[in-house]
Amino acid sequence: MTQALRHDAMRARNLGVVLAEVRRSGPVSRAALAEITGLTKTTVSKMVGDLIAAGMVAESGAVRDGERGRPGTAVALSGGRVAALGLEINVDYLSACVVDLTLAVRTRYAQAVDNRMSSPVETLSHLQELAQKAVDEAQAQGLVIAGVTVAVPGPVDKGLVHAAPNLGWHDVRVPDLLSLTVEVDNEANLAALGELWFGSAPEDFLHVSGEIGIGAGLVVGGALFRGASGLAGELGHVVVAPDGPACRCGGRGCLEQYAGQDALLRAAGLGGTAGGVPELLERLRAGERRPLEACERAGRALGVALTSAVHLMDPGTIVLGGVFAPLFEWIREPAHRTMTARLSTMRHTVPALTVSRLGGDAATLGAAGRIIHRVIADPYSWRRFASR
Amino acid sequence: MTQALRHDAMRARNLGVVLAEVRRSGPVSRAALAEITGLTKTTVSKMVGDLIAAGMVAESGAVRDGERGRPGTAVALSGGRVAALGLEINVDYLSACVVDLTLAVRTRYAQAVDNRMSSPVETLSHLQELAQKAVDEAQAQGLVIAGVTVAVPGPVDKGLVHAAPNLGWHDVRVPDLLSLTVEVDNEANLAALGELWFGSAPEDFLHVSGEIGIGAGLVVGGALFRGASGLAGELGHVVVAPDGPACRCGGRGCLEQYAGQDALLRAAGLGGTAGGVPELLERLRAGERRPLEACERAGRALGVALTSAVHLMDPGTIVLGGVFAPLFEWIREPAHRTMTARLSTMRHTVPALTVSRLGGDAATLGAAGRIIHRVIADPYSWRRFASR
DNA sequence: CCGAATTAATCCACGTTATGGACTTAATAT
DNA sequence: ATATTAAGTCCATAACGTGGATTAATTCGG
Repeated sequence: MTQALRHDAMRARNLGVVLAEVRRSGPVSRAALAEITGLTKTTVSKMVGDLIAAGMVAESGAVRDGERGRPGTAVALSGGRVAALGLEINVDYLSACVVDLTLAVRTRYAQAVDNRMSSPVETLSHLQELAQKAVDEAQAQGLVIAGVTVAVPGPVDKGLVHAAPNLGWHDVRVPDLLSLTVEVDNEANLAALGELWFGSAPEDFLHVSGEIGIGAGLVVGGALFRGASGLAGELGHVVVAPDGPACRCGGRGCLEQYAGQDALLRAAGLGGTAGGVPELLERLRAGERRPLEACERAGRALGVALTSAVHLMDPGTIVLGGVFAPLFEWIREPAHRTMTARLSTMRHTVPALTVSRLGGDAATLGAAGRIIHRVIADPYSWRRFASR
Repeated sequence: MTQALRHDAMRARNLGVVLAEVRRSGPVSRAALAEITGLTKTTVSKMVGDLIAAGMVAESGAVRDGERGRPGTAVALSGGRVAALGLEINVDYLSACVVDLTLAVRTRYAQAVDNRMSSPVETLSHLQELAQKAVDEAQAQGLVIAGVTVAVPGPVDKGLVHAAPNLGWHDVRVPDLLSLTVEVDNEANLAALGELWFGSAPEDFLHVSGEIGIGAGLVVGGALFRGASGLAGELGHVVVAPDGPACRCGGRGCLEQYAGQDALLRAAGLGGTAGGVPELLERLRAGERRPLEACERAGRALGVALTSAVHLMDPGTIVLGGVFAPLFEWIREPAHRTMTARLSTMRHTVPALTVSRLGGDAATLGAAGRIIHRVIADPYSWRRFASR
């Protein structure tokens, strides 16, 4: 149900509108903010005052535009006070990063650990250490952490990780095992948001994160689409061929069986070897036939699955991340060719296929960015905002 | 950008919250409304007064609950004043219906016309006549039409129908050809909304409308998902078999080639005949082998496409409408079997497959319902609201 | 049958918030 | 120097919701 609004909610929302506009328009004068938001100069002035007191924005010198009339004093986001901590648990690494209000990365730690070998308790105690180091460093920089999000590779429902098959987790309550107040979300979702806020993605796109499994996060109008129960985006199990090879999901011919990391390495003749993706890349650069054919085949399958995804979800753009990022050069063409052949009659424009610039950091950044974006949209949500 | 809120917007929103709650909770006392919405009794009383003056709600006698204390006077939606007109253009018929604020259908006209034979101008002039009859009748009942929506079988962008292949339309500006202020939307989208408001569908579902083509509308949290450019839901062209029969969309093995009306009739051995779906039904009831096999095959293909849809969009339930409604008995089992086999390992629950109760009326009802729902959510949006 | 208790609805003084015009300040143009 | 222009602040006002007091209409208990 839509909530009733009282005066305080109106104020909170307008404050968020002003802060969001400060972020969007870089250094701006109060007068310009009033013009853009439709609020009066008086209101904007009061709000900017509060935001300065809260350390969220700062005056950044005069706007000398050469026009006549009194020059405005520009205000801009201040990264000096408010920050957020993003954490990520993945199959073979843990990472943490602190991001300030301007989305600048202040601290970043990553640690390679094989988390399949250890229990959730052990893994989370490792993560706790990493988080503590990051928090200490942030505090040394004078930052206050407004919130913490943990990214995990599997579907999440209110902090409960029901099953993360690649980690071997079942029914793990992440917040209960950390001595920090954290929120938990799915890695693929957060990677999509990371791409939105830190990458070069537009307002509408589908972010495909190819790892062992293949997940996808759809962003429409700057908001993540989660589906009815938060399980949307399982691109890896979209049907490519109904009678194809059996998949661990119980189906047949899922995309994962053609373009998942394991299937790809096997098709390239690197199934048993330990070289993994780096070796595959070497052999592709060397022009070996089998790896090239494997990528061609994976690209075509990806194109088929993406065709279905485009028909159903209509994303504006498609961003390939995870292992598809280094393989982009070899996968793009067959995938795009397949999509064009199947989509161009029905649509003016076939969604562009681009590559993520963020690589493996996307989810960690998205985890921290989520907190920052909430604080910007609703500054009062940060409990340490100036007592009123 | 999120809009700044002024006092009038706060009032508009709260008024909508109250009106929506009146709708949701049937006859309620003002005191109960205050409790539910979180607003004070004072505020609610003033708003209910305004809504009564506008003819949107009416007192419906005392609430005699047997408890002690003064009994409340219940208020409920009043269908006597505000209404909306829904229009639909389809391949072989036109229809119009007037729906009042309580979502009761006041007037309904349908006319069988083969619109493939006539130009957009002719078709729309027919529609205009039908609409006029409906408006006249509504006015005779004392109703005021708050808005009009036209449903068309094809993607729509701000009133412009770029291409409706089944009608033979290209770049038709529907509002320019009618002497009414109308909004235009896609038939599959409106059918999904019709199912939401007039059918028995829950808050989250995917509505599949099988006609010549196969469209789908996804509703999540009571809101329609449209994708980046409003083209989401093209279930008919989801890939079922990458090397299957060629489709008019340029692809191969699209769902439409297995479960579209034409493909289905052809597979049942009724390709050239004029009997259509009614004859197919007869033969199915008679237990003829070829039609039964055709449905089995179509159901399996539908199951494959829906599997992809569930993985990507995660709908809570799936509602089959259009020609799939009469065929439900024969299609449900193979479709459900296919989905269960492919989905049950990954999810606790496989979305239920249900049938629409609305049949062909869904889009017309959705078109009218859209206006009503907007008026309820924001009563001021109806320009004839009591001048303040 | 009557007063006490209880709940509904309204009334009124007040607090919060945004508004809009007047005022002050700081620059450019003449 | 003086006029003009625009930024930012000040102040009285209007819109709206709040919360306590008041009035109204019941049931309960004796």
